Amino acid sequence: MLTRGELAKLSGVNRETIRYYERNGLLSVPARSEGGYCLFPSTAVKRIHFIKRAQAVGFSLDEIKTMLGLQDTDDATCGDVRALAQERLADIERKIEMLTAMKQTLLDLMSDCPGGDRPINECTILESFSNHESV
Amino acid sequence: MLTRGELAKLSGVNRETIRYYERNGLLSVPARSEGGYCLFPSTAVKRIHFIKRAQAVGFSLDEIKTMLGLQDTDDATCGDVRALAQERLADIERKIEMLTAMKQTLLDLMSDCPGGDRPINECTILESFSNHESV
DNA sequence: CTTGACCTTGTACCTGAGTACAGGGTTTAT
DNA sequence: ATAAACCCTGTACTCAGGTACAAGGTCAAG
Repeated sequence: MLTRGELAKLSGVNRETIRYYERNGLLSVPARSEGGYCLFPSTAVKRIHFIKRAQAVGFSLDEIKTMLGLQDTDDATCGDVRALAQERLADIERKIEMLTAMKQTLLDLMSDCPGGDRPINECTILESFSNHESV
Repeated sequence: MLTRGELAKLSGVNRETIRYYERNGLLSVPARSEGGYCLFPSTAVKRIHFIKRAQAVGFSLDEIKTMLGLQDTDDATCGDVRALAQERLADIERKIEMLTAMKQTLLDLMSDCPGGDRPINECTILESFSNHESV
């Protein structure tokens, strides 16, 4: 069994982050020692690593909580998990599309403006934002 | 000239959002009517649209402020604008790369797991969140 | 000249994902 | 037996990007 500080050290997150995860139901309520210290099972380290890896591919803590819940649900299926992943994927693809469009816009703007020491009022990039509010 | 409410309506954002943009230097300090009402130039609508478009692809308000701020800099040259655009372009490309990596990770996970009605304890997606050492 | 719709300012609140203390209790080492 | 090092709870704060009032001022219509 691990204290909160030990768990924090072993899992590589802040002690307060662990409290935060507890508050938000991502870690189950820990056992207590005589003196009132939290005692986490050593498997909690794995659980936190799970959380961190899922975050790294774009899942929110809420979604991660759902996935952790699925793990404890006997009638949950791979399809349920797959559906969550599919949503994340669609989200990521949408973002990539938007960024690609913005990139093209910037490239177009840049190819129109030769740059160099031309004064700013001749800049075709700023012209395209064409906005003459002062100061 | 537009009041704050008119600007809000025309640009499709909340009146309070306009105040927020003002406070944070994304809109220049508005003129005032006799009675103390803000008077925005009608070009402010365009400016807000630009802010919203840039936000939509992941630019922060700080980044947007820098972009918009160029036009208020008297000694700036086209080269300066171009350099900034180049930075934003690099930013966008980095973001696209990160998202593409996330996407690939998700695709890999999903192709390993057939989904369907397989029980959750056989799910290779969850397994992979639980088992890898890094990320 | 009053009503209602609009405007002003300041301040407080919201989400997400944490982080930072304060003020107190416990455990361990010397 | 006492100090250091840890732990507890509760609350408040961070950042971004807003949103929501309240208390009061202004403007136009009837």
